[in-house]
Amino acid sequence: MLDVAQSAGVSVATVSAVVNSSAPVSPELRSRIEMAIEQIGYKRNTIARSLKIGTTRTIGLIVADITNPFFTDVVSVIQDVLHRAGYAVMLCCNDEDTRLQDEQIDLLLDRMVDGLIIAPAGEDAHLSRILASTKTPTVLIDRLCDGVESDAVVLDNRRAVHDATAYMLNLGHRRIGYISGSLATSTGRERLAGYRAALDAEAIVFEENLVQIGNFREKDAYKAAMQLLIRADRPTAIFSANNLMVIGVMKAIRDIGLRCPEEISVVSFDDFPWADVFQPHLTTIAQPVQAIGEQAAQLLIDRLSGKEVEAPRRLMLQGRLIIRDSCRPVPIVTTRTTA
Amino acid sequence: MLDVAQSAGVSVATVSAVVNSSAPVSPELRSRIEMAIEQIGYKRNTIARSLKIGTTRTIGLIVADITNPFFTDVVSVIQDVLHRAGYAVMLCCNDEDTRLQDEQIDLLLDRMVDGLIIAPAGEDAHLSRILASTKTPTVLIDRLCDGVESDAVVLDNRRAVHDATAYMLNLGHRRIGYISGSLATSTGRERLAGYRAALDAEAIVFEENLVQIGNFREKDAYKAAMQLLIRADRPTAIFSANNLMVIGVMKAIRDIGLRCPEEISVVSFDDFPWADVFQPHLTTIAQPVQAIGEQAAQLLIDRLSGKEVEAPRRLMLQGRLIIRDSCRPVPIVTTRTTA
DNA sequence: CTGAAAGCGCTTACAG
DNA sequence: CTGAAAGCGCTTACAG
Repeated sequence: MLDVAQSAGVSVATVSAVVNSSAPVSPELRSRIEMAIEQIGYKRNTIARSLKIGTTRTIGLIVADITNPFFTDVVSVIQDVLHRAGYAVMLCCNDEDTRLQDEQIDLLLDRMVDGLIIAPAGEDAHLSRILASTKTPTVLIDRLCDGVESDAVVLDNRRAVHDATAYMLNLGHRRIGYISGSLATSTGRERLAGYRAALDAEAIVFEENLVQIGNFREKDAYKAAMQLLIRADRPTAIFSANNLMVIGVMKAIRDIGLRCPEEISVVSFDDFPWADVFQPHLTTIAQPVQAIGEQAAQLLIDRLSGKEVEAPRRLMLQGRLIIRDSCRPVPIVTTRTTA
Repeated sequence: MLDVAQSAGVSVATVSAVVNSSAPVSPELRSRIEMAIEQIGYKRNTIARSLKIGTTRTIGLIVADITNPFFTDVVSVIQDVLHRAGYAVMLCCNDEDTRLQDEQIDLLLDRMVDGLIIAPAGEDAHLSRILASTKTPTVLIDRLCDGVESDAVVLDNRRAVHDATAYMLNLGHRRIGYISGSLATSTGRERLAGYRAALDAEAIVFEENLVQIGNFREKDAYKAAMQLLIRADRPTAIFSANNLMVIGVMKAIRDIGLRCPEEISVVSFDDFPWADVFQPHLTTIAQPVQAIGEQAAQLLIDRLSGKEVEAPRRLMLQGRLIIRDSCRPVPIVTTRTTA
């Protein structure tokens, strides 16, 4: 900038004024400066600017697993609306590792991001501590976190799974295996609660050993599903609490030599773009990814633009059961409730 | 930092020395300072530091489409090794929009990233101009770009598609539809070249109207596949030049009412994690995503650590044909070459 | 081993 | 409308 100023024979203050259109500058000076900028190839140093004005127009985005299509879609939307609003985004993923996650938050805060959007990896004492000790606006997505009092947009997980389970029960399934995500996450707990509630509503006793805890990842889910499938009294249907795990479930079904949906039914949380093109066409609970991303970004933008928002705002969106072909009525109906 | 210095009764220079372990400090002062830091909750301002030392330890990563599982996997690996090396990464995606891409490069350069990793969206005059005018180390992944002289790691696309096409020919297919990616990308051109070369090798005449240009996206691929399928002399097999497009292809096949692989065969570029769990099990060309990500990151780290690397380095990795079940011998063999 | 001081590149009152 | 000057929070020779 100094170079530009000297080359144009003005002060840096004036150059700054034209670069930022922050003060009126006479046309002749302006054009002289613009030429100098052009000729020198000057680019404003955003770092210096940030130091001075105390804002970076950058926001940090942390998701547990960028390999998960659900997160990917949400990230894509968030990045899009934030970019449109003039923010850059720094993305971090941590493979559900809470220690890594803490590091990433530190790193982002160090770099003075203006705001944070986090899909937290598991329950973490640190998380709430770190977040409590910063005044950087934060919005949580997908999962809530005990002790973290911030804006958030999440799904009504309990209701969504309740509906899906009710649908399965309605097809005559009584023994429904449940592959759960980590119970250290709010989504893990809420989804399981939805399953139990649906069972309760039909007065079906909850069998502890029909639920297996996975970790939202394919591999654990494979093992978990195997546990269910090798039993003599195996379930007639399996519910998978997310999209990655259902892959493991399907692999287990294949390896056991069962056919889906003829011999065993499957329903999964999270929709895939290709769910209705390969066989079996998966019956899933679709999340409104577009809305989740947009609203999370908007919540943050509101905070940053200094709108008067005091209390943390919690947005809860509804999932949608998409019925396709992977869940069929039980082959032989043995009992039938009055419902 | 000033606060800490005052609280500990020392100068900021000394505080800086202990924070960075950049100079010897007497034990007593050190501990006094550390206590002050702890008590005040001081965090070093990385922005100010960057301004002074001229490096941000942040690298910019730009990919055309973060919704594409291939890019996602690569991004995940890159982020991982870069993080381990002490770098943060700023991720941008642009939906194959070259104008947006230019903006993103500017934005990243403005923020003084130390390096750039780019999977370029299409051929772009700007790109080479921008990249030529900066001395920020850059490595290209997946796609090359005319006029851009930088490190790069790409796949041997021509060979990979050649092999896959040869495999199809070997099963008796003579009319192989080809759904191409944009020919404005090196991957689009190279993959098509592989197809033609394989045809040539078997002395099969190349039929212009068997290749339809998609845009690496599902939607265009659907239409493109439809063009092929509604014809009286439709191909017995279709090759899709990437993972997103094959979804469109499969949808078209489904909507036309054809069964794959019984009535029509399909082979696709890029493997899916779930390719062998749903039906039909897709025969694909798998890219070594892990290696691509690691090597791209390493190339950049080498540059940044000031190793003596002069000429741009080009790494070319090999794909691998994974034979599953979506491509079968042609039902009725009408002709047979001597090969 | 410790501190005073300059300077990284910008912005912003404040004079003129 | 324009410029001189202070200052954002740090680092780094340079004295002492």
